[in-house]
Amino acid sequence: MQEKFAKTYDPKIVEHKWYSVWLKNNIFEASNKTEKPKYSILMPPPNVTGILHFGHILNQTLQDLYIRWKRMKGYEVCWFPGIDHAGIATQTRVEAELESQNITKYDIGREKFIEKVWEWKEKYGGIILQQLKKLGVSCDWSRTLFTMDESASNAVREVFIRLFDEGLIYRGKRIINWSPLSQTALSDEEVISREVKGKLFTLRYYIENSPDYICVSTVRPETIFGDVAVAINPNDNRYTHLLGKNAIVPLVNRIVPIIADEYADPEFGTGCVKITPAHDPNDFEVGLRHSLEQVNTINPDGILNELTGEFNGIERFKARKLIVHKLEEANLIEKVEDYVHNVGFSQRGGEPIEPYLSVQWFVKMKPLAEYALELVKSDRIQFYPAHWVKTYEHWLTNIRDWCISRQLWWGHRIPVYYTPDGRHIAASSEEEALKKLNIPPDSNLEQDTDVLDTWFSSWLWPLTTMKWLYDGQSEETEDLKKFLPTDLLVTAPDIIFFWVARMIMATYYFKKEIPFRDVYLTSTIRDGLGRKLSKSLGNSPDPLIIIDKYGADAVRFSMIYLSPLGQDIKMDINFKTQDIPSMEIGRNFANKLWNAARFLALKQDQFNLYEVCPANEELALTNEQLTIADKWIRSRYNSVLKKSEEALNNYRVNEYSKIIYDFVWRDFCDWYIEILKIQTSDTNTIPYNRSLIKFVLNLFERILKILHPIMPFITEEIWHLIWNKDEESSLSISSFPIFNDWDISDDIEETFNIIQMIVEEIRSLRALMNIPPSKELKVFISAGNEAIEKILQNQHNVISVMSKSNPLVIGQNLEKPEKSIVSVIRENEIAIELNSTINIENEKKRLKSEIQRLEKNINITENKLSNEKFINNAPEDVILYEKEKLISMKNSLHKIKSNYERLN
RNA sequence: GGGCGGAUAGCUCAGUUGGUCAAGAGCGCCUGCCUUACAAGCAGGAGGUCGUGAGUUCAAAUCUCUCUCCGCCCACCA
Repeated sequence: MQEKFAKTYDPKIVEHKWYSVWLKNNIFEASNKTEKPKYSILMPPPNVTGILHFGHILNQTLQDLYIRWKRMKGYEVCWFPGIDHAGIATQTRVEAELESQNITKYDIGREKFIEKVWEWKEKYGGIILQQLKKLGVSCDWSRTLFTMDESASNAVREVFIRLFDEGLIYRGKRIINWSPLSQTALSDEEVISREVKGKLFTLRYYIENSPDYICVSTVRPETIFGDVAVAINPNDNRYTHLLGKNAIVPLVNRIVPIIADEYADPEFGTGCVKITPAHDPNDFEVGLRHSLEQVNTINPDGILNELTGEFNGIERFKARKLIVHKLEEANLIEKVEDYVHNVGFSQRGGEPIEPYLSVQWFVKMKPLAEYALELVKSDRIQFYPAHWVKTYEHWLTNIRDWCISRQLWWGHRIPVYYTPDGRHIAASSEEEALKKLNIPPDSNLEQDTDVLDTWFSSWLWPLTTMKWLYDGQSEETEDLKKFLPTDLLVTAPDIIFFWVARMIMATYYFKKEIPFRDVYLTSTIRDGLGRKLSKSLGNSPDPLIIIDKYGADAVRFSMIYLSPLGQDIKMDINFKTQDIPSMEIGRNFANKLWNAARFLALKQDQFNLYEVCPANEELALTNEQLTIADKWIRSRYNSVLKKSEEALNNYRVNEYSKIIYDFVWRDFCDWYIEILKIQTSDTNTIPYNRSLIKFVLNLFERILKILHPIMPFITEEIWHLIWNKDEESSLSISSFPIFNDWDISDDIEETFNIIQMIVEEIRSLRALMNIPPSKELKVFISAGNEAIEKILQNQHNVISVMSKSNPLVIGQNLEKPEKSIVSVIRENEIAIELNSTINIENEKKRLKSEIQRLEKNINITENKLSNEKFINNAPEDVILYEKEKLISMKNSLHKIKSNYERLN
């Protein structure tokens, strides 16, 4: 035994060993052919550029917890893993690598560049999936999908074509969010707005042929070169006389009309607003209403163009300063105020977005949003926690069209072909395009150069993982039939819009099916100061180091233990040492479990039960042979099992971990194992002892099973060590225990509680009197009634050993020794004989406070019970409980009082 | 401007439909222990007017409203 069970659990070797064994035995692979009911989860595909961070740890552990639990419950379980090609992130990465060799992507051209990206992907991409294995995730690796795989690409292309043909995808010239850094369009969701302290400049626009001027406010004076009008509100009497006249744009000296438009708010600023259709979404709308020219004065890289005269070639923010200076010189600035306003930033590049006028592809969202809204409102898809539904609804009811084209090279190329005469069509290939357009096969077509937004492949994830349209046409696959809809999606709330909502749309639109039933929105993990973990802040510990230090089981357990549904997690992290104290919860617990196993293995050796104890053997003892302690632990075990499954069913994972943690540590280890030592120490009852150990081993195996989904490695290791299992067997594919309701007994638990309270009281009194723990004491327990007396007698040995009471006298109305201290627990009187003299005053004080406590509570309870309304309204069991409590408290009070009087 | 979440022991937080909650855990702190698995442990202990004010109820940490303070999300006012 000794060599098998080290004194301290060391996870490193164990975890590595078991993961390879599991892989070797293919226990994670799912079949779409079985009759078994299925349980499926789609892994949110991490970016191909990604490395493991703590968000993944929580997210993946949650999924694995459910996957393993359901697998043990007999479902055909399939967890679909994959990786996302992550357009911008990956392209940026590879560009940077080329740049270090002084090569730009233009030097090598599109085709060659894409080759380079694939090379990079093969070499460095998807590291994260390897890292995930350290956590023990049990996904079906044979089904791993990369969003750029051929099967997925075929589906993406086909979806584009269908939506195009149905008019849900269109091309349009619009103001979109432009990232000057990545030089591509972005969707609204990829822009985060932040408050920025800036300046509000009020500029003078002179009226043509007049010495008068009007004042116009702007935060972006560098855009004046694109001004094509000045707008006033049609009802603003201050300015209506100017309608029909022209204004002169400062510096440019362009003559522009003064127009009337509701957009100008008389309450804001001067009431006059400059109109720059090419550089502001609102102005763009105004421009359309008034048929104004769109003058683009900024290049895609954020540098001012030739239309800005002397500022040509200057970067936008630098130009702003210079232009302000110039305006000042020309005395064209009325005033400058400090101004706080919102600016959009690129989610990925971090630089301020430029509203940019360009031709892009869009998806019409309204028709799709209607389904998506209804499916969640009607509870066909449920969110946990439910409050996210509001956020979801708000987004969908105010949805705008989705800009899906990206001016990148890495991604799914837009399957649209253009004829020289300006027509275009969506098709899966050039040949098909020619056919569709019905033009001669030798015509020259050009494919659109843009690629699709990464999320345009992600929103098909529920379908592409199951190989829908893998060849561009197959609507049905075995996986789709078996595993769609999936049962659970675990993801971070910040991608509800990006991903969750869109998957619901696509899956329902193309398959008339929901992608998943339940959506679990994970907690955000923060550092000790409440900041989000992020690379740039440097407050993100490396999960692999943490796993190495504490063990995967420990990290899994701790994370689950710390994550209440819908609440953020604050983790104290020591960045110097990479210590996370809260991980000790799991590590210590694993060690506790290990040592309990170690002890049981010892007993197994002692009674030579190693070979003769098949784990599944039925209960080894009859009901009559079981002591109250045995029945108590059995009752506790069953109610713990019942409660933990209830918790899991309601996605209260922290509750599940807490329930079982308390049970294993407090009930099983602190009490039951200690009692077991006592019960099996009698060498005259070997056969009974053997049976009892069998009983406990049987119970322990079930405990391991309940813990397996959250701590797969250590439970597997212990299970194999104790029962000498061969490598092909695994807890992962054993059956999850089923609770026995009839073994749950409140009566037994309450009665056993009294024994616990008595033991604790004796220990407490001992400490109070400064009696060394090693010293045995003479103790008298006068039971409150015959039934209790019988049980206490029965547990005489247990009480005696656990409280170091020897001799221990149990009876009713026992004579108390002259020198003793007394306490009453639920009508049971405990008297400890002392050799030394007793400090009478201290004793009186102690008893007095107990008397006062009881009197106060008796008073409260009496008031309650004499309240007619309480008697009439409260449920019967509550009343009964109060009545019994009152009697018990009164009896206890009586006894304490008489002891108090004895001291006088 | 709209929406959402939070405020419970020194710290981090549990507390399900109001009544077995006369409020719990872990860490930290104090006292004592290497008790035939575990010092990553064992036993005992100190520590809380459950953010404020009101209301509903026989009964409120739990439900309603007010206020205060934190955090997040959404929104085109130059």
